Amino acid sequence: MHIFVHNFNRFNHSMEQVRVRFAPSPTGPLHIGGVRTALYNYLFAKKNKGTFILRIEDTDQSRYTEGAEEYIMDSLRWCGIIVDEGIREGGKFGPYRQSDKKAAFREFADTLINKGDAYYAFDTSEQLEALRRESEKAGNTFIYNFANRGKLNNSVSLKEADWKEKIERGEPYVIRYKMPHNEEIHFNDLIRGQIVVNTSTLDDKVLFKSDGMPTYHLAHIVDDHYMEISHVIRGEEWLPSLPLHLMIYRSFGWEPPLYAHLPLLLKPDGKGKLSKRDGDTMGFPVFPLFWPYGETAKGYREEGYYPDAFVNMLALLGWNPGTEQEIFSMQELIEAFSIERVGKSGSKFDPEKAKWFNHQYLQKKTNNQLSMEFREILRTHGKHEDIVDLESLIGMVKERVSFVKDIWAQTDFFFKTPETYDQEVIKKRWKEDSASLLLELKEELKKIDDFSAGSTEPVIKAWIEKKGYNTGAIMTVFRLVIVGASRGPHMFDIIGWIGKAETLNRIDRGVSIIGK
RNA sequence: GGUCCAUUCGUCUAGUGGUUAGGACGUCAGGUUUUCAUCCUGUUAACAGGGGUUCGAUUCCCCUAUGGACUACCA
Repeated sequence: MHIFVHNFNRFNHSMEQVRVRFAPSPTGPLHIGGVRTALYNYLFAKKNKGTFILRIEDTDQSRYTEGAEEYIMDSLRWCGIIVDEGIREGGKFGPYRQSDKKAAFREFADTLINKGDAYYAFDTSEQLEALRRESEKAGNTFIYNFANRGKLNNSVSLKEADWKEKIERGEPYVIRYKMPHNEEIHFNDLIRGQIVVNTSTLDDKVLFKSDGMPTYHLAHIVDDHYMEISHVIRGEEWLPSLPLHLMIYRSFGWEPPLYAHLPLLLKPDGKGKLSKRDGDTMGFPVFPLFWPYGETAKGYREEGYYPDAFVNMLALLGWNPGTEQEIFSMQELIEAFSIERVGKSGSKFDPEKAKWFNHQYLQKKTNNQLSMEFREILRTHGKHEDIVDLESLIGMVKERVSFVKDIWAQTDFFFKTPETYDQEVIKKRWKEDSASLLLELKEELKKIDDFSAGSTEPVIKAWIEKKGYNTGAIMTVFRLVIVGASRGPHMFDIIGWIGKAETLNRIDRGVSIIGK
């Protein structure tokens, strides 16, 4: 048996320029697992003063989705992940879209054939499908490799004249990698360490499809090599095919990059990896941005998440700095990031914690910033307020909310006189003398011209004390007629904001409706 | 079925051959707020199981279990 030890400690790698790529396939919106992969690549690149490349892997024409490329680029931009080389940015290693150089890939497939490391195969998908089913029925696993290739319809089993004639006739074929028999491949993953696989368990993967396009396995290797990628950081779903990739590198005689396979993001119910199909079924978005095509899906941006909060949350999902710091700016993430501190096991994520992150970031915004954002929401309710007024309002409720859109639910009563009054509160707190007390309070308020809290509060408190009234009894019913319920910020702040006329009006209205 | 990977509180995780196994989110309780929310304080809860190795294993090794990925002319 041959033992192939992939030389994973290339001496000069640390000296080389770090170049990493995020290479999604434009089959739809990018889900948060993909965003996280992009983020880790970006953090790793910037930490090492390297280059972050965006490459579009669109070798499957049947799954190509209009708008997906734009969506991917827009998502990264929203997240603050800056692409150094890519379709929009250009670069010396283009084209950055694989379909733009499909002819070139064919030459590499031919190179492998000429070396004897690949061969033509004429079996149809249907034939192979049938063979697989048959084997399964017999309790075996059908593998297209050394065990079977001699019996199948390909340039290994056929006479040269025969398979050449097939090709000349124009019979469709694929090009398969000729996986050797019984070799141990030793390789290293930056996150998982040493792994050993025997080539006999691997199959002769298709490298080049009958439609003239390479498969992922061929295309990404050629591109990674010519783009001088130093580190491949990708999802764990690729780990099983890494031995194949290393074998292809060996066949070409190229030095492979270093690999790090990231643990997967799991569905919150613990059943399988998160997928694009999970769109709206999880109770939280799985996409960064709204996806407007076909089956639409909501995004974190539209849900009101701040990109830096979203990125912070995602960064900590599967990686940690080893300290107790949890809030990181992008710059801090870059400085703190290291591949070694990426975890090994998949993680489900907690929507509650995501909300908490946004809460933290929202608290750091100024009242002015929040006012501008909230003003947009107010417009949808037909309200047009002055920014200055909104700033003081925001100041009252800011720390109660995690999202700007939640501010309305906290402040609706500032903008409209209550139409209903909480029955529970009436039952519990509305006493025989409540109406008369409120009317008395109204008379006291009438005397005050400056309605700011600093002005009204001491006067009213003094009045309550002088009269010997119960503060709680008065303030609760006062709140009831002003707010309509038992909630909200300080009463004196509220009436200061809505003003004297509205305050007096609400007392009258409340007393007349609740009665007695 | 086969191959590979993984397994610390409900969740994200720290950590070590000898620790009261730490933090965060959540939960619950108390305090503050005369309300609600926030906030503060406290509480809760974990090394999957079984064998080794060892004076001693959560930590190292093996097995089992469980979970996951892959097993397409998709990436």
